[in-house]
Amino acid sequence: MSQHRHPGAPGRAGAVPALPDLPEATVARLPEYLRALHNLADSGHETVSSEGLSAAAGVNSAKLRKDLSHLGSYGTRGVGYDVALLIEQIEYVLGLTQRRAVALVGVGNLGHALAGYDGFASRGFRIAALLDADPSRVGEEINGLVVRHVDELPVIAVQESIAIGVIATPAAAAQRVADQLVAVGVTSILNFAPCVLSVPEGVDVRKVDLAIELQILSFHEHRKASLTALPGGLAATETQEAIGT
Amino acid sequence: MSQHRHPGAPGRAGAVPALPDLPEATVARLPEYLRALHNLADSGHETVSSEGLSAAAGVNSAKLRKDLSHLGSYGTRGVGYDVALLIEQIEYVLGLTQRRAVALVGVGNLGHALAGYDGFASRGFRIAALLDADPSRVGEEINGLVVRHVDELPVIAVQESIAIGVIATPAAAAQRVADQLVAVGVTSILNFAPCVLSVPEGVDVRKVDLAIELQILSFHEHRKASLTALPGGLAATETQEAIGT
DNA sequence: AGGCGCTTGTGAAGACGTGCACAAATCGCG
DNA sequence: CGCGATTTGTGCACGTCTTCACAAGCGCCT
Repeated sequence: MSQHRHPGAPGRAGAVPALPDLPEATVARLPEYLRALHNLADSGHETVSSEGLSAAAGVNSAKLRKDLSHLGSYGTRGVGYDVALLIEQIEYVLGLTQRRAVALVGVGNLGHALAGYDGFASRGFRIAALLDADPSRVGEEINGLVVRHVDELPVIAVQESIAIGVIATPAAAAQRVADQLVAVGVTSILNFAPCVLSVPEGVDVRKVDLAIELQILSFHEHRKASLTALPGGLAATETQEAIGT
Repeated sequence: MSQHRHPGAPGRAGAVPALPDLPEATVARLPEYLRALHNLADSGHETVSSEGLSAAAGVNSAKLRKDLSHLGSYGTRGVGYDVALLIEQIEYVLGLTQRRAVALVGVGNLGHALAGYDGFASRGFRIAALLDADPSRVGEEINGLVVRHVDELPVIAVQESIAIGVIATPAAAAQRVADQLVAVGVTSILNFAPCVLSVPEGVDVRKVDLAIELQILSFHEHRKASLTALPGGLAATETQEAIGT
């Protein structure tokens, strides 16, 4: 149970495993499977069926099986999936076997919360630097880390080998920060600022906008309200259920 | 410019407008268009072409036109879209003409940040209640609101006519809170807890998991690294660019 | 009034994602 | 050893989303 040598490329020994290029939708679900698997492992399960795991992850079981099949079929027919092995596989594919260093830029309202969020550490990430452009915030200590000025980024990026940047600044500052991150070699950015970032090819940007999620919910509220208010309509018939990410 | 009577259903006067049921993907993009439009309005633009707006929103222009066409074509050929009119239309469709009351449950690390996030108010939402199950947190004042105990939810929900619930509790408490929200009639939930919520039909749940976003980025980092390390490979060819939500 | 350039709205085709339904494979038991 | 119960992995069909390409429409200029 401890000697797995990171499979993935059964053919070439020693060489780079050459990750299968998974469908984007599958990649987006893998972390959810991983979380569910950790829960199962903690409660003592050694194996789990696609039915069981899909329920824990909130998806269709056929979808789960297809997703897992993309990364190479580590299940046993008639039995299910080995929880520990599957965890290892998914963590490998997601690149979580190495603990990645994250730089968090913008220590305002949201930045504070992110800096203190323990979900990052527990999923294999290490907040290696807190940065801000505001001199009055530099020096503050949050969760054992001291806030440094964003202009120190070039030095810090090398020292800590920053792989991922998180932008939690106001929208007006976000593009400048993104440019600075790109300049020091960061190729993955998680953007919480409500704006579109322009980055060179090869840099991945993911955006999280809290207000957008609410607006989407608002639409469905509005729609549900207009349906139930319909005079001759079958009020409260089947509306949508849970929505995917 | 002030007398628009909320179109949407040209046929029936007075009746409920009967929202066109937009594709989910379109709904998810409307808030982004709306943000870009507000920016344009603030900088004095009266009209905007699909090309210009799509650039500001970070999408393909054809996609933008198709999205907008779904809600009824408010553009003028040869000219573009009237910014003010389009804002009004999108806000109507998203149900933002009424300021919706939001209850935020869980005033921990993340909850604090959400309570102070001004992006909610500026997009038409009002945080009407802060709730927590921990008695030691009850009574604390955050941003002008006093934290109350989650058991007061039934009363507060009626008083404030809560439409949307935001869960920012630990995973272990999330399902219980969701049940409580559903019990008082909330039909839209935004869940920040890393777990799957089970809700009755007709209740919409959207999930935001900060760690999942990082894991997706990690996958692409891993993939990019394995590509550039390939010996005979065309290193650093076209990788993906920005990724949609 | 007429023509020209610009922009929207949309048909059609292709890419992508989903879910059913079933064959293949494995285990346990008699 | 064979059989049945169980569960994976996947071919196929369907629906959704994206993108191209272009006709239809609009305003401006002469």
